[in-house]
Amino acid sequence: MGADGLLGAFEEQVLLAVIRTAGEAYGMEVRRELERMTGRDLAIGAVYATLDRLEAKGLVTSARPRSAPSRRLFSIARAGVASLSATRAARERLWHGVNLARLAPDRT
Amino acid sequence: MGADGLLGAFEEQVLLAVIRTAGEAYGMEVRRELERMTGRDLAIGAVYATLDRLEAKGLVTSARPRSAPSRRLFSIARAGVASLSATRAARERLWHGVNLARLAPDRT
DNA sequence: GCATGAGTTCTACATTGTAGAAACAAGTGG
DNA sequence: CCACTTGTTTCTACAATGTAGAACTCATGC
Repeated sequence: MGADGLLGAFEEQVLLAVIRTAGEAYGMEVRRELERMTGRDLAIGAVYATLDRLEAKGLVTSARPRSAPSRRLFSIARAGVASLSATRAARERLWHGVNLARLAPDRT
Repeated sequence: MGADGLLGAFEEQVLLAVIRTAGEAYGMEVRRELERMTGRDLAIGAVYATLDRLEAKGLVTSARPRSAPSRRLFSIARAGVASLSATRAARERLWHGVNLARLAPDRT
């Protein structure tokens, strides 16, 4: 997360995947969702590292269900929702008025 | 830029700022645009470092105008446009169906 | 009890993001 | 010509994020 409180690209993806899998958002499942949506396969370590960092910042929380104490179930925290929304807003400002189709790029 | 060819968060911002300032996109001006749009002040080194990395990957090009050979004018390359567009498309897939407003976040 | 599958933790490293100081160029008043 | 100022670029260093895969832990079925 930048000095400005906005999310990094992968952090944002992970957060969204946690939301999308709400209720069964444990590491492996988050990874599967990410792979489904992006079409690439990614190392499980990448997911957990990011999840841990997000938790350290208070953007997600994790708990071990009584029924399956060896698993860690993640859920989005208020701050996580706020952060996603700020990230999207900032980006929209930058994109506003940009039209890729109409662009005459350098011939390289 | 991730292993997948998508842009990092800051890379995307810089690329957009280059587009937005097309014609006078030298480092300082790109920084000013970024500061205008995001409201935070950022170190000039951050901008040049990123611009150099983008150039190394062929997403922008730079040239020194005859009239002002001490400046470096950046412009977006075809690959840069493609990369922006792929980045946006991937993100839209992840966001699709997510409604932050309707979200019942963890009470943390 | 041991193989298996699902999940998690750990370690290590590459790439990005951030910061500020140093160096350079051009113009300006003296 | 020189000191000075302003705008710009380059350099160096470091912190945070992104990436990878092996090791380990549990639960389950056999």
